[in-house]
Amino acid sequence: MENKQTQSNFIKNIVVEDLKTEKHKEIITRFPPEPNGYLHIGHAKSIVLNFELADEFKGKTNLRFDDTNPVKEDTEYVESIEADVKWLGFDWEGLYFASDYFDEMYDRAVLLIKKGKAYVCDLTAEQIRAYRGNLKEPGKESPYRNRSVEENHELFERMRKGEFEDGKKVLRAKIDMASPNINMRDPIIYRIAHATHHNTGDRWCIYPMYDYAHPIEDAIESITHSICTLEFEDHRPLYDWVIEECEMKAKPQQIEFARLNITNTVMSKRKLKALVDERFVDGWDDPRMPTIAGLRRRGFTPEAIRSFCREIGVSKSNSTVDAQMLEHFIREDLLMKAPRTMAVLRPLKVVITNYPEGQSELLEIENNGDNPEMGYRQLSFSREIYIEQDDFMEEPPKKYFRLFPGNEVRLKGAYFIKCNDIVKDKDGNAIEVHCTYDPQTKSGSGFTERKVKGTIHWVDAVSAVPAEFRLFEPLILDDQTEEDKSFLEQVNPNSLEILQGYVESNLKTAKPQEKYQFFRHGYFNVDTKYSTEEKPVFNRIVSLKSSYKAE
RNA sequence: AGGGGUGUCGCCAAGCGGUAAGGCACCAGACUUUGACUCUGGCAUUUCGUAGGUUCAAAUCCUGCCACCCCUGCCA
Repeated sequence: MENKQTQSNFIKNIVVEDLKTEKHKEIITRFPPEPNGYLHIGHAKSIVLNFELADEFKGKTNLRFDDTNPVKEDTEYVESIEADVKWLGFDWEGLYFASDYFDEMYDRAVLLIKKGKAYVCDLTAEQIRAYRGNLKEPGKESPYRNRSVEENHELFERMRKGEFEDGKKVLRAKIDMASPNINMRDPIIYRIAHATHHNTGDRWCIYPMYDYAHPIEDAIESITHSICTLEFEDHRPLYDWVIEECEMKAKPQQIEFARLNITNTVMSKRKLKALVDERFVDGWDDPRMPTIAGLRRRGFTPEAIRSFCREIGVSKSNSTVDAQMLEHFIREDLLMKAPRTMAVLRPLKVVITNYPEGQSELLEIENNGDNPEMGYRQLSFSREIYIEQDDFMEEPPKKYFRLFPGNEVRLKGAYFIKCNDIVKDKDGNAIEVHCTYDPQTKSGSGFTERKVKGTIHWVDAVSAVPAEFRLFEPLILDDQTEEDKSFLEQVNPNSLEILQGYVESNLKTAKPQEKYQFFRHGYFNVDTKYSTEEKPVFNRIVSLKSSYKAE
């Protein structure tokens, strides 16, 4: 069950206060991705935060594409982002593009020029960097800093008209080259880029920078609380400067929170791209990827992702959430929802020697023992079945409750069987186990004369459907201590294990994205990419917890 | 001449001067036709990075130190 309650956090406290003091009548938030890649679980944290915060206080949330840099962006990404946000279960109030506001941004830039708050600078990129100073020393003023309003206005207009090549001129805010905050040292607010924009085509050849564009976008949409990540804290004075100097009517407040980090995974777009490009994974939607598309293909549900995002909380401290937290929420969500069926991943044949040859019977078994509403299904049982290799040991350790010579176990939903004989190959490995069954122990018969310690799962050998199982381990072995360049060396070479086994005949028609619990194994999802009519492919979403310790 | 942040249980995280919530993980036991689930109990009381100070009372206020993160793109 999804718990929609969110705990207290500092942003919610701000909202509560702002509503109480009537600073705002209604709160409006936004989720503003740049359409230059796929969304991942870190974005989900932001999405859940923004949408649910507004929703809790009867406010609104916009989806806005922050598309101010045409060379990086593409409509392919706007489509996938829209789809992912919807899939996560959210409806936006308005769907906007930063590029919808290019005219107004241009006009506001002209206003800055007229106020003497912006100027056209001819310094090269290298010169600007040199003039900017560094962390310890103040910058130097550009020789172009004191051009007249008229000249600035004319040059900016000519920039817009396309009279200059990329990089020849920029528009800068005139603030303070000696500011201890480097973002305030006359930041560039417009650059020239003769590039085709996914939304505005070739209408513009100058594009606003994030620091200038974002506050204007927020103000135009009357965003009350503009939530972003920690690295923008230093930009807040500039954000406020733009709101003020551009004379925006609305005064949105920027609030920063910590990004999501998860153990044994990487979240940066650059690293995820490297995993795709270097073929460590089979695409952005590989089930091992932390992308929304990857999690979806793995079998995670929107409910589980939302619960996870709520439960990890929101704060300003850099933290790394244990991946087990995510696993917990998908187990919790699927517990009552997923039908519980049987699959044998590493088959070992069992012959029930006292069961008549050629005979078979149908057993009735519940689909989810904890959720009677899910009903029953028929399962065929016959003389030969497959069990898990792990469920048989010739010489078992202490406290091994499964099958071993002389021991009796229950076959889930069927009978007690007792191991009498082992057929081995020439290396001495068991390749077949011979058992006898006791007809009076049939499941549901009410038989109570003997108890058995273990119940194991199985599939009927004649009707079982061959299936492929894909088991995943974390993509990244250790959480990086060293910097970036060595991260590909930390990729887990064994993050994918492919097994060929069997599922019960009922799963012959399993459809992509259907989720099942395989008895005693875990939760699995039918893969959208590799499953075929003949052979289903199951991705293991997460294993079941286990308190069994060998030996 | 630097600036901006953060430090509360193994991992997240509440707490906003009145005497340390919750979740994950873990441990013990009960139950069990999943070694699952569920249930019960245990998991910060010389304790909130640290050293002082203020106060009847401090994780909360003040001061100093320490550690870690972010900032020198015509990216966002």
